[in-house]
Amino acid sequence: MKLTELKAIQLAELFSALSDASRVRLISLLMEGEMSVSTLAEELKMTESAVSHQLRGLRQMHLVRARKDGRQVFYSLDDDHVSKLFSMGLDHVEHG
Amino acid sequence: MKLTELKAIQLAELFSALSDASRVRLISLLMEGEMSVSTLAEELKMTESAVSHQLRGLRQMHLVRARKDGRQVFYSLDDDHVSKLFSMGLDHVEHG
DNA sequence: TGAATATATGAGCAAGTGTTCATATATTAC
DNA sequence: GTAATATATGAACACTTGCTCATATATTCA
Repeated sequence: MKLTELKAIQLAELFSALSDASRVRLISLLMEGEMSVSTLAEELKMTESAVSHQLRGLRQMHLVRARKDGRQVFYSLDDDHVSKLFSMGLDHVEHG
Repeated sequence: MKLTELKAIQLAELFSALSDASRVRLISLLMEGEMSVSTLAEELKMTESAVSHQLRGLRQMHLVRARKDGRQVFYSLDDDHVSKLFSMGLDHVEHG
């Protein structure tokens, strides 16, 4: 296996993206399609600020993508690996 | 998708297991086979205490299993979902 | 232009995490 | 029995994280 320290860190960072319930629900919503910050905030019952902060992190990891339309910003998943990880994790939680 | 809050939390907890570089390297080692705490500590250049603390968490999540032999305790993966998640994550990191 | 709306950002803080260090427990050897 | 070894555990502490609140930026509309 011989995992370098760098890759261990990168792996940990990737899994950190899904290591918080708010982000898990956020990504779960984005799996249905792109969504604006305010819609996400409403669905998740979080403030728009909190959602925006989380999206920033996910954006920096290139896990979500932003599309600006007028004064709204629509986010979508920028990576199908993440939805695959998500689905596999969900499978484990449900029938593990 | 309709993710309940409970499942979001459980998913987040699962991914949290891999959200730290030490644990990632620990699990990576255990993918090669069972290993004692002291061997793990030596390989990872961590104290045995730190390794033991981490293993405790993984044990509580049923991700690793302990087998006692004399005064040594050998740990192994207790869940193939985790190695699958690991491999998928590594794939993303390497050719994402 | 100025007001209203949508999102982003920075500071601050409470809660959580991963480590170290000291100590406890369990097993083996003498 | 005592000493030595392997692991586990609890407390303490530095560091990180995710939030709120205030403020900034960008866009639309009057």
